[in-house]
Amino acid sequence: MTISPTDTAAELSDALTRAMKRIRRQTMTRLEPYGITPGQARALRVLAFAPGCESRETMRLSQLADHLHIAPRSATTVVDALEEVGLVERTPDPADRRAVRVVLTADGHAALERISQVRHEVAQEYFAPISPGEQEALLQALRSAEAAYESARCTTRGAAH
Amino acid sequence: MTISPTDTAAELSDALTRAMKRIRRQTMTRLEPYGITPGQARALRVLAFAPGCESRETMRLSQLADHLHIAPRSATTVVDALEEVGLVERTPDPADRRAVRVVLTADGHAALERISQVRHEVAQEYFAPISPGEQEALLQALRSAEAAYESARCTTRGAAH
DNA sequence: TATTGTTATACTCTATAACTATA
DNA sequence: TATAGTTATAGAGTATAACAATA
Repeated sequence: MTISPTDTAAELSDALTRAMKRIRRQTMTRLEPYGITPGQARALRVLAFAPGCESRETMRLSQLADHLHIAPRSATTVVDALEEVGLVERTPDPADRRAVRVVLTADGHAALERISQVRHEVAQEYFAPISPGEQEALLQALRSAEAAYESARCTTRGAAH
Repeated sequence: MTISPTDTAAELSDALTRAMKRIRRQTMTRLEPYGITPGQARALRVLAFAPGCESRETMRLSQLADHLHIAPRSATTVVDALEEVGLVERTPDPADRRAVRVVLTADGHAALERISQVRHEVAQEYFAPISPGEQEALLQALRSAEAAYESARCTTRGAAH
């Protein structure tokens, strides 16, 4: 399944892809009993923990879309689903009557608890064969690649994520 | 965006996810001019390089589905698309008249060349900030996690990937 | 009766474009 | 005129169920 046995970088992206898929699938399976999809989980986490957000646990729909790297229209769909099961609420923005603020409900908080536990469990299990020191090193390495990618993206003005 | 600043494993899966998405998106963008989607690229690569395949570059549709971890019905869709642009062909299986063998065409080979080049380029660029030694270490670590996951999956007989 | 691949259908996640109501 | 979010619509990529031909 690999083109050249000596192409470490390409193999690395393969390995990354497989790891991600397996972790995602495990997470999905364990979140299913709670009726939470991975996309919804991501949105809840963004809502709770996104940086540079003045008021905690509330955010404009457009900001949510930005943080999730999806189109505003797609954010509408995500918020619709979350609102339907009562994990978030849409409230009017006092400062701008066109805008919608998305707010985490009490149920949303409870869901977030379960999500973070499942995330922790799955990751812990998957990366158990890697020593904590190695895990740290891995994380640092990925972050340096990320940082380089992001700065390149800013200078190039390429809009892709 | 992270629940606890000390949860290295969970942060690792986040970092992995972001890296994967960016690499996938870059690959998609660069493959687009050739009219090849990531899913098609994956299928072509499986067809060419899947292990334990007696005859090279040909495989049953059901085997392809297995290797891609998708349902047989979904493999039909993928093969339809590839056949439409002439990258693979459906041929009857001499041993079983119900079965269909999927064969790589000359154009399929050419596409594979471009795919491997793009994959190499994108991975090379993304992981450039990580030293070759670190890249090797990363790969080894991910492989050990993978191996553990796979052996656990076999003993548990859980069918998820 | 069991298996291979297909037809029919549907769901999730994403997108663009046009529209409404504000600004 | 520009912006925030929605309605309408579409396209990947995946799934299940029922069916045809063959084993």
